[in-house]
Formats: sequence, structure tokens, C-alpha cells
Amino acid sequence: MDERYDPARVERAAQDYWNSRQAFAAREDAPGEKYYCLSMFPYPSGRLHMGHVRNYTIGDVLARFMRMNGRNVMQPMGWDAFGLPAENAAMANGVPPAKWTRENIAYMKRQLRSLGFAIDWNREIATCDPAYYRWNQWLFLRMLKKGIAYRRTGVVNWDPVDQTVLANEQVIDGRGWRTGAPIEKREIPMYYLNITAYAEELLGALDGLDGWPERVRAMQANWIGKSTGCEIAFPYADDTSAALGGPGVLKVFTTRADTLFGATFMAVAAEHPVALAAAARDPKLAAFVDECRRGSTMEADVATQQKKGLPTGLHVRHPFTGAPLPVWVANYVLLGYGEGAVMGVPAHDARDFEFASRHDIPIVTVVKSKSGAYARVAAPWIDAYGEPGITVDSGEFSGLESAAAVDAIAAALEARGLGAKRVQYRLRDWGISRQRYWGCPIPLIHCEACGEVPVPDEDLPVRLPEHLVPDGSGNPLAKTPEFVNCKCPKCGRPARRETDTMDTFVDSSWYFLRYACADNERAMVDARAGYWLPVDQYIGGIEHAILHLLYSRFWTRAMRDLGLVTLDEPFARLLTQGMVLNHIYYRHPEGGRRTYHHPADVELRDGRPVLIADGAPVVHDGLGTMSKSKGNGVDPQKLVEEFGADTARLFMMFTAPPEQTLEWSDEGVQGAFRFIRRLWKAVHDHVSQGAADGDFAALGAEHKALRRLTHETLAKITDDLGRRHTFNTAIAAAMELLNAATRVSGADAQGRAVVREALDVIVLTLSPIIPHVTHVLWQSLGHTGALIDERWPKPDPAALLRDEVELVVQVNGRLRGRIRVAAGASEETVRAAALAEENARKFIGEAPVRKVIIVRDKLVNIVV
RNA sequence: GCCGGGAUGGCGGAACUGGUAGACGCGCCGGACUCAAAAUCCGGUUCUGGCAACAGAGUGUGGGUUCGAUUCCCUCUCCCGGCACCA
Repeated sequence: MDERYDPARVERAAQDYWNSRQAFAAREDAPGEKYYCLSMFPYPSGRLHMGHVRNYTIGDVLARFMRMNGRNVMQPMGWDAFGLPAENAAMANGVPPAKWTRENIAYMKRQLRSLGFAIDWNREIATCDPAYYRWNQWLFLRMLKKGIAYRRTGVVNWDPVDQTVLANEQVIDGRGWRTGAPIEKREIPMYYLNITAYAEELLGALDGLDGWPERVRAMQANWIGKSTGCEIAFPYADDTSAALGGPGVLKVFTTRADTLFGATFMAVAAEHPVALAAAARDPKLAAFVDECRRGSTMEADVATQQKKGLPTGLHVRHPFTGAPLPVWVANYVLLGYGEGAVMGVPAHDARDFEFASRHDIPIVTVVKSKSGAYARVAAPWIDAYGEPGITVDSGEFSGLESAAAVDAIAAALEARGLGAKRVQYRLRDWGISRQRYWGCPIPLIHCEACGEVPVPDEDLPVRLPEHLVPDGSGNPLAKTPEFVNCKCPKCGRPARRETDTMDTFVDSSWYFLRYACADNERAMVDARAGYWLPVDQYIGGIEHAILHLLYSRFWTRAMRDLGLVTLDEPFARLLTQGMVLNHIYYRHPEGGRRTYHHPADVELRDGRPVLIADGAPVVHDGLGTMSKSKGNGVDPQKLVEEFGADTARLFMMFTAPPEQTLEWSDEGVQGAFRFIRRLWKAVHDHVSQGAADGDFAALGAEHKALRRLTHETLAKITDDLGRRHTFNTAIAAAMELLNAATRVSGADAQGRAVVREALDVIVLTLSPIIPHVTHVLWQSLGHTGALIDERWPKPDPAALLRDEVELVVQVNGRLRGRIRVAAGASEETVRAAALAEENARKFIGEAPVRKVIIVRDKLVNIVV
């Protein structure tokens, strides 16, 4: 073998071997239990970034590990190819999104191949291919028929200058990102998927997802947001009946019906009918309603904005006392949640308290919390005011515990027909219509005579014309007559094709099913999906913890209810990897724009960051995700060219556990490269000494210790890779073993045998992480078979036995000494040895020993 | 604002079920090799005191439970992810 490690040569050799044998093509009839290993597919933005490298390396390590453990592994890859960035690139460069996207895919595919991932490229899909998205359309029509999809109006951001709908991220401080024009809200017809019908099931099934991180399950549960409460109807007072043209009720939903007697006002959303009716007669109110409607609908904005309100002058009546309650319009009440109206109980709700204090609305205490001995709620607000307790001043419902009061009040309301207990979810239905070009067309035709008509199955897919270039002023589809103009499938008269496209979350909600049968042109899924699904291990960024994963769980169930799959949950186990960060440095010249500088161009002088080029200081802006705008990205391509794919993979896996954020470090890359070179040299030195045919029959203490370490390390790496997914500690253990193996005196036959065994174990167990170099080293070590076809080794129990163990001796929990005792020594022996330990005795002194705690094979704690 | 997560040497991190804090790597310091440098190899490296043995302090803040807490409970601070049209 070569004395020098040459990554380019090694990686070409290994990849040529795998490619020539189609080593990673997955077959349904191959032996072994199936293992479907899936990493979230990338958006083809142009170049791979480090987050991708990290994501796909994690998946690849698991896929290769499982393959060596006898599993029939499938690891596919594809492209989340529709979306906004392609339209932005088109506007900037005048290139059609289709061309831009396909070129990006070709380039990124080459990059992925260079990293040596064990991917079955035969199953590759791109969501922008008609062969894929036709099934979006096909399923959408079935959902429409079954009532899972439906049409209603929804609110969008409207840029009045560009005459176009903007995404939330294109709205900056309430203005269009390109035009700077104040954004208006518009209500337009859209299609929705009835995910709320599945809320209960999606919530309940979280308990069974024990292969998912607890935090993701918690986030999903909170997102679904089930609350059990009470619907309460407040009858209109005469003024409100008059304004709305007849009697009626104002409905609210509350989880705190026990505070009903503390309600001193009502608050409704700006779009609520009562608000609109009042605004019609009051210009000031109309202006306020208008202002609210212009404001952001983003939850974060709504929650942090100043709470504002105006009285409508109208009233409703308390359902029990009949007392009139003023109705306010408030900007913190959303039409989309609950009934679009809330009852204001300032004494027991922090938000209502703030609102009432500002507007001089009375505060009436009706619950005494068990802990707080207050008689009356008064400023400042304390959390105890909002806690449940015993009701007071609540008529016939006084003196009850909150829970009992809720029950009693709900029953009384129900008897009067003014309310009932009800379950409410925070989750909203999923609006999938996008007024954009680069997405999957919604397969509907609008006919003046027949209304909304589905495109017949035989006409699917509705193909997206690929030559268009968006210019930022509306959806180019709508301006393309050959797309829009069509015949009504029902009556044959001229009709208009729907020009909205689908949310890209639709594309990603079922791609994992399509990998199982990507070549099937006749059906969306077939029996092979039954074989491969569910995904055994899904790997992706934590930023997808809620939306993508929840939509996929819903979509899978929808397909189940349409009889296409028998699956409930698509992803059995989930690993959410952390982001890849790098330092951010910038300069901010007077009156100029910030200029960012790459961390590689910055060094520390006397603890202060300066630009190497001119030695003048730069500002350190902490750590952030690698991005073009912050100028702190590192190109995986350069990394692979300079150090090789194995170093890139090793660095990613070693530097942090997968779920944590990972900090980029050029020195860390060097360290990873150095380790591979050290491993190469160790194998080279070993094999250049000739055969290693000694046996393990009568080893000396030093060789016995190395052999024990070899098998302890094997056991640890197996556990770290297979169960804990802590690749960093697995690598650390392999490094320790290499350090020990290169230190042992291995010139004699037995020494050579134990060193050889250690090297075999290191090469085998690191092969999922650094597959290229280990592929070549395995051959150098004299093995004839290919490493990828080897079985994962098992530790030899005999090698793990110890004669002696070292115990820590503590006095009152403080470390005072160490003792060595025979393995399996009795507690009495251990106790006596500990009490005899010299340093420990100094600390025991004359004091009587009160207790001795013995933790087997670990420590003895003497309590005095 | 709400929901979720995090904070350990100079740095990334380890300590898995309450039991030796700092594995492994980086950086730094010293040495070997070299005409020299790079590379490589060997040794040291939490802080304070001490020649040393050893002692004291120490896991973001303040408190609690325990023989024993980085780990469990409460409080606060700061950082990160998500908040429904970025993907």
C-alpha cells in the first residue's frame, strides 16, 4: 500500500467500486429485514451547503451501519424542486425557473455523489416533474370529492404596486420587499385541506411515536392546541339588535367559564360582523377597523403589538345576570381562532387586565386562588390572579372550586340554550392555494355554466408551462392564454383554468411514499410502499419540527382514508439535527451599509478580531447559520477538494452530537484530516511488518489490556451508532483505541495479533462514517471481500473480563482515594479496603463511621 | 408575546439510570527530528496555593432535595429554533 494517504485517489477507487456494482440499489426481494433510511430532500438552491452535508452524512452513517447489521437498506434522494427562490432567481437573471432548477439539480447531484453517500439513485424524484406532481393533482381531486379539500376565502398579502400576492417573508415592516408599498390584506377564494378533522387523531397518536424526540412531540401537541372549554352565547342588547337588523347572540369560547361573572366587557376581531356593523355608523371606528385589518396576521406580530381597542358603543347581555356589557373591537382578537370574540375578564386574565386598565374598564374579582389571600384584584398584575380557585360573587355558583364551577355553569348555560362544553383546537385548516407560478397547478376548471369542474383523470397532469419567466407583477400563468383558456370538461364551452398552484408543503407531504415506487406510471403508490413504509429513520432539521412533519402525518392519513395505504404514521423514528453555524464579522462604516467578512479572513490580535488583509478591527456579531447575506458560508465543494469527503464527513460527525448546533472550525477540519492520516499510517506500519498470525491464548498483561480495550470499544461504538446516535463519542472511542494500539509494544507475534485485531475493529466500525478510506484500508489489511459486504462484528465476552477493578473512595461525598480490589469482591472486602485507605483515614480521623455506601465496581462513600 | 431547546476549561465537546467533572479533538506551552521551516512524534495543559504529596474552588445566576447534583425541583439571566405564504 501507499505510504501516503491520498484522499482523491482513495475516494475514486471506493466510489468506482460501489458504482460499478450498483451497490446501493435497493431491492424488495433482498434478504434481511427492511430498513428505510430517509433524509429530508433538499431544495435545489444551487449548491450544497454544510447543513445538507451534515444531514446526509448522519443518514448515510445509519444506512451503512444497518446494512452491516444485516438489514435490507433503502436510502433514496430527491429534490423539493418547486418554490419561491426559483422565481426570485428568474426575476434577477431572466432565466425560467425550470431551467434554473434543473441545472441546480444536476450540479448538486454531482456534489452529493462526490461525498460518497450510499444512495439508490434509481429512485430519484423531483417534485417539479409532471410524473411526480400529477399525483398531487390526482389525490387533490379525490380529496375534493371526499370533502377533505374544500374552497373558501382566505386572507393574503397584496402589494398594490406590483399587483401581486406576497409571501410573509416578502413583507418587511408592513411593506412590499421590492416596491416598498404598504401591504394590503385581501380576501380571495382559496382551497383548504381539512386537517382539523384529524386534529384529535394527530394529537392522540403522538403518544405512540416513541422513536421521536420528546421536544418535537411537545411542539406538535402545543401546535394542535387542544383545549376543553365552554362556548357561551351573550344575547344582543337592543342597540346591537338594531345595528345588526335583528336579535342574535355573540358567541365566545373560553376555558375559564368559572370567571363568567367577572366579565366586564366583550372584545371582537376587526372583521367580526358586530364590529363591521358598528363601524358602518362610526367613521372613527371604521378607521380603526381598517387599521386592524391592514396589520399583520402573523402570530408573533399580533402577540407583541400594542393592545389597542375602541368601543363599538354596542352592548350584549350577561347570560345569567342580564347586565349589559360593552362590546369593544380589539386588535389582539383574531377572527380565525375560536369565534373571533372573547369575553373580557380583567380580574383573571393578564391580557384582559392590561386592556381593561388602559381603557378604564371595571375589574371584578370572582375567583380567589387557593394560595393568594387577596380580597380584590388590583394593579400590578400577579400570576396568582389567573390561577383557578374558589368562586366568589358569582350568584348561585359562588363557593365552588373552579373546575366544579365550570361544570355547573356549562350545565346551566346548556339548560338555557346559551352555551355548552366544547373542545377547541388551535390548529387551523391548511390553505394550499398559492398565487404563484412555480408550483403544482391545481387541476380545476372554472366554467360560467358548470362552476368548478375537476380536470378529468385522463387529462392529468395539468402541465405547468416551463418557459415562463416571472417578473414580480402577479402570476405569469394568469397572463398565459394557452394555459388559462380551455374547454369545460362538462359542457364543452370555453372556460378558464385555475391559475393558483399548490403550497410546496404538499409536494413534501408524500415524497417518502413515492420513493418506494418512483417508476410506477399507472399509480401513485403500489405494494412496494407497503414493504418499505414506514420510514424507519427520518433525519432532518429541527426547523421542520411542526409544519412539514404535521402535514406529512396528516397527508398519510388522508391517503389511508382514500384506501391508498394502510399506514397511519409515516416516520417511525425521527432524528432532528442541529444547524451548522459560523462566526459573523462585519464593519459598519459611517452612513454606509454593513459589509460582512468571512471568518477565514479574520484573526484575533490581543483578543480582538481584525481583518488579516488590513489589520483593522471588525465587529464580531456572534454565531449564525451559514448564509450568503452574512458572508460566513463554507463551500463543501472546496472542502472535499482540499481534504476529501471522508474528512468532511468525519469533521461533521465528530464536532458535535447530531441534535446540537455545530460550529464550523477550520482547525477542527485539520484535526479530522490528521486522524485519518494517522489511521492510514498505523495500518501502513502494521502491514509493512509482515503477517500477523499470533493467537490470543496466553497474552501478557499489556496485550490483554489492549485486547480488552478493543472489545470494550467495539461494544461502545455499536451502542453509540445503533442506539444513542452519538457519533462524536463513537469516533472519540475509536481515536482512543488507535492511540492505545500504536503505543503497545507489538513486535512479537502476539503483540502483532492484538494490534491487528484493534485495527480491524477501528476500520470496520468507522466505515459508516469514513467509508472511502476504510474501503481501501480493509483491503490493505489483507481482507479479500469488500468492506460494505462485511457483517458488523460482535465483542468477545472472554476479552471483556477483568481481574481487578479500581474503586473510588469518598468521605462525605468528596473524593479522597482509590483502591484496587479483585473483580466481584464481596461488599465486606470492599468496605474493609476502603476504610483502610490511607488518605481516606486522614479524613475520617476520630469520627465514628455512620454509614458506608457501596456502588458496585464504581465507588465507596464513607459517611462520618 | 407564546411554544420548544440550550448554557460545562482558552475553544468544540464528554460524563448514557443521581455516583471519579473535563474523555476525545482543537489551541497553547515545552521537547525530539531538521541547516531551517513545514509535516510528524513525545510530554504538559480547569483555576488558586504548593518543589511535591496534596488541599481549596469550580458545570450561566440564586436557592432547594440528597450520603453524594453537570444530572432532579424552584427562581432569574442570556442565546438559539418555530409561530401557519422561506423551505
